[in-house]
Amino acid sequence: MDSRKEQILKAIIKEYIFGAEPVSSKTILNRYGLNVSSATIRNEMAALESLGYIKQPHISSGRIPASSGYRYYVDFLMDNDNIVDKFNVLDINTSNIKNIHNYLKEVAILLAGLSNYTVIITEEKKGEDKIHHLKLVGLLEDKALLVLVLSSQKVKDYVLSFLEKISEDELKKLTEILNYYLIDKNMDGITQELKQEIINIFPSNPLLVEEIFKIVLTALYEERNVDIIVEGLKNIFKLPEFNEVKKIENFINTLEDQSQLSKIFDNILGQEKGKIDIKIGDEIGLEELSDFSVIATNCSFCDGIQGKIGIIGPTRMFYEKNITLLESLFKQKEE
Amino acid sequence: MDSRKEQILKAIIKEYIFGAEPVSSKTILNRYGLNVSSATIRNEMAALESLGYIKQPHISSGRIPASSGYRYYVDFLMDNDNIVDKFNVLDINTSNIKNIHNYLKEVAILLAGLSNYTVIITEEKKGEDKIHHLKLVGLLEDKALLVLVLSSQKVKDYVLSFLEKISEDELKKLTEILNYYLIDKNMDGITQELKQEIINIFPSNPLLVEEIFKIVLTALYEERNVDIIVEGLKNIFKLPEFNEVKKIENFINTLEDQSQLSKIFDNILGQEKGKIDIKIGDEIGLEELSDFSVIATNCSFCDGIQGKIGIIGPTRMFYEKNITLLESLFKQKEE
DNA sequence: ATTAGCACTTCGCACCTCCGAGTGCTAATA
DNA sequence: TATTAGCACTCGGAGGTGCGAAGTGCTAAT
Repeated sequence: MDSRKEQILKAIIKEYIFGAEPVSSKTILNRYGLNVSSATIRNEMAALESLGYIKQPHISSGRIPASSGYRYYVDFLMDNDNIVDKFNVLDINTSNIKNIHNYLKEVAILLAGLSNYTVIITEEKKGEDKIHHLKLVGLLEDKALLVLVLSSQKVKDYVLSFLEKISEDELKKLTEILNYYLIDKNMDGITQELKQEIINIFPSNPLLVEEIFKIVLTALYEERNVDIIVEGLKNIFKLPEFNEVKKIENFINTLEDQSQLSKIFDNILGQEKGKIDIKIGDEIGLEELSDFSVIATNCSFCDGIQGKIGIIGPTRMFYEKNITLLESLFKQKEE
Repeated sequence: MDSRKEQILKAIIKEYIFGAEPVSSKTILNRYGLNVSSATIRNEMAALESLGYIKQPHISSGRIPASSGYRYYVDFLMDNDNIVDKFNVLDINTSNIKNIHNYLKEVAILLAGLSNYTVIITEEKKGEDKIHHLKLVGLLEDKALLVLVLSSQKVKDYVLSFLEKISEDELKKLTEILNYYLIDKNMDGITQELKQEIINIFPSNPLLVEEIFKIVLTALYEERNVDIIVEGLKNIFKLPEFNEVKKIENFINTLEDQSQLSKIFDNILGQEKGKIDIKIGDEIGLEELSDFSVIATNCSFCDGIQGKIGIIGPTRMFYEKNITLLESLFKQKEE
């Protein structure tokens, strides 16, 4: 990727984000001052296509960005221009705020209005559940069952697969270690430090410990008292590329399905607050949302209520603007 | 409306509810055993059209029901067949019920699934606001200002118009009476009986008292802590007549606008619980929803939480089934 | 390495035609 | 007088055609 290719890729993405139409070599020539001819740009575009960054909807049409093109853009090319009007918590309509739920709804409505995309906020009241105890049971030589008993008497089990074989003895030892450290821990207690400590004590299979921690965290997470707020569904109708009922249906279906929705936030589960996560297209992990991108972050509200805020828009979303939006929201909350 | 016209109207509505396509004279002839020819049916259809019960999308097409046709059907022709699987509260997925809000969400999801339409539930926590005092101020000879001060220090004012003139003295007298009876009353205190009592004491203008009561009730109502749950948006995509993005957009836009939504329940505000209200097309009072009907009822949940449940579907909705659905929900709640 | 020029491809719009479905009307019938 | 058979008429929608605009890839020249 020489500088000229990057310039052209950036031009294509900016144009496409703005106009939602395939970008031609001529457009780039006219609007971006590269001192080369359209034929040269075409050659570079062919190169960018074979690199996988852009694609053609059909032969003899202009180019549109591919997912990896957006990823390259977000990682390397994006300007951090702060043109965006700073998000202002004061703009919230305070007249119907009577509790945290109402407040979050107003935040969602405001963010949806500012971003022009759809906003998802999860409201998570601290779950009371803790690990009561857990057990690892060997199944086959490369599989084991993780049985998890929670304080609420719920029992959950998960099948673990190992890359390498593990002996019964080792499983027993790991069970003991895990119980020693995890019993009576709630979600807040399952920290990265704790994980590291256990890996130090049980160094023979760090990947397995990683996996178990992820499962335990998810299990406790599921027992939290979660409400999901979705606002700005209507904004999808402003996007010219979603001009077919089928596409809208797909979007609404997915956003009405709570179990699917929470997957959007998989990446940031347990991550530090204020860190912005960007998932592009397939990175979301939901086939139905492969035309969308998500910008999300963890957030803590008052009274021990935590949550996640996500902005979901088309892959050709205004990344800079919406990252800035979420960042400035976070900064104001911290103050 | 002789019996044969009613039979034909009923046939047209049943067919259209089922198939969403204009109904022809031949269809009626084939599927409903009227011992007349299609020509006769056509004559009757022309008559029904001039009565306003049905209409033609275009000349030389079959007939579709008009709003007043549905109204006639609901009022006079509908079979109260209880084919519907009885609504069963036990079908609710209890695993994520941790509070009343979650419970209502599950009820909404279940109802949306059973009805195949969109379900709206309002969750109204008792507002603490009471009438602090009120005042009537004469403006012009047929207008006055009603100033309402609530315990929360909120001040609201409304312009009243009278059919007949009212003197300053009478306004003063009414203000005194209203203050005597309404001060320190919360929403529950504003009863029909109280209204009747005041009308008895101040018999010169019952309509005015009615209007003031409505305003007072609405004012306190607005101060309640309301949350609105909407589930089953996706069901709109199952309706063949909503096959255009514009129509879907219109629907979603309206249902995402909380201030519009509450109008759906205007009719049943303060009505007895369990009574089913049916609004067809324009009767909803929202231009955007003129292609929809609403079946709604008041409901009380636990802990003094009240609410309203509404099923919103196309005007060609399965009225019988959904009325039964709501009724059986109510019966089970009462038990 | 770059570029001018050109042949080629595809999309999408506008237009046309044709067929099926359904009506309203007229004249005949019970 | 109420009903009906028959027929001309209308409309929507599916399917086919033609054409221009937009844009590319390739070749040959610089």
